[in-house]
Amino acid sequence: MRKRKTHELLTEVELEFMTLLWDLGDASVRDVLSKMDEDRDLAYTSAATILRILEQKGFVSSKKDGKSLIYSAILTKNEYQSRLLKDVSAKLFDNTPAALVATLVNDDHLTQDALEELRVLLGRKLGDDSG
Amino acid sequence: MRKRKTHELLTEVELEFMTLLWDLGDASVRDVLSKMDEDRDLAYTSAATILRILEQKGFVSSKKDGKSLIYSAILTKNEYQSRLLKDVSAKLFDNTPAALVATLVNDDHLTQDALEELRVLLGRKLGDDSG
DNA sequence: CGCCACTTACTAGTAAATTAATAGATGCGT
DNA sequence: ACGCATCTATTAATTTACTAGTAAGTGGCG
Repeated sequence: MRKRKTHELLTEVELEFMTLLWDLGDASVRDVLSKMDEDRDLAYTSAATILRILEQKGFVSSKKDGKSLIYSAILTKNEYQSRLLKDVSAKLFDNTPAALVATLVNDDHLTQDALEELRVLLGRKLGDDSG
Repeated sequence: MRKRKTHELLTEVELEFMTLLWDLGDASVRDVLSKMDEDRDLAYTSAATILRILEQKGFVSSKKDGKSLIYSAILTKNEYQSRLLKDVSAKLFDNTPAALVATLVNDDHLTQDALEELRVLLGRKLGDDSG
């Protein structure tokens, strides 16, 4: 028996849709489809199904507007970013976020400017944090 | 038609096994099973299947030793950490790793000590990076 | 050599994810 | 009010992930 899925993380396609919703704010199925890349070519009913599933899982809510449903995200992008990083940190970095950042900065993914930006950010955090 | 999976990222169970392999170094099916939690209770043949799949996907290699196969990781933990962070950064942080770190430090997941540690890390990186 | 415990290879079954078709409901324009 | 375009809901098909059973192979030891 597989263990029951908890639906705390988004699947690939769910993330795709949430990203569009985060940008759009309130949006109908049609709105979301319109915002997709030309080459995505997803059937209307498929998009509708994904959004309904997102609602079942509690990630979005909907309200009726005329004939159609208007969806909006319940889970904010920032909440989900935190949630995912927490998961990544736990699964791959021994629950040590500092190790995660270390991997990032030791990779070539960060420009000099980005590093400076981070130092500023850290300085601010270390400065005003009273704890 | 779904787009073909590229197998660049590990699935849940694959990551579980790779984590054990990264710790163990070379290991047989039996070795990996032994290192699992008591309550995991996975059949021997299941473990063998997972390892064979990991080999098919190119994440590990194997060599015969007597009757059994000894597996070892081809993909290093650090390589995979980088790969995953790159993916997360692309999918959720607009390819801006600094934004990722910002989310991390603005969360309450980091202790004061961890923040200090990061500052040191950044300082070193900003200091000795000749580029 | 021959047994046999153990190993790998193959097959299969269940669940979740993704996509879309079909069917049923409904609002808007005339 | 009626028709029809459009929407939602249900169902289904396909793929991947995960788990494990069965079968077939092999090495070591008496």
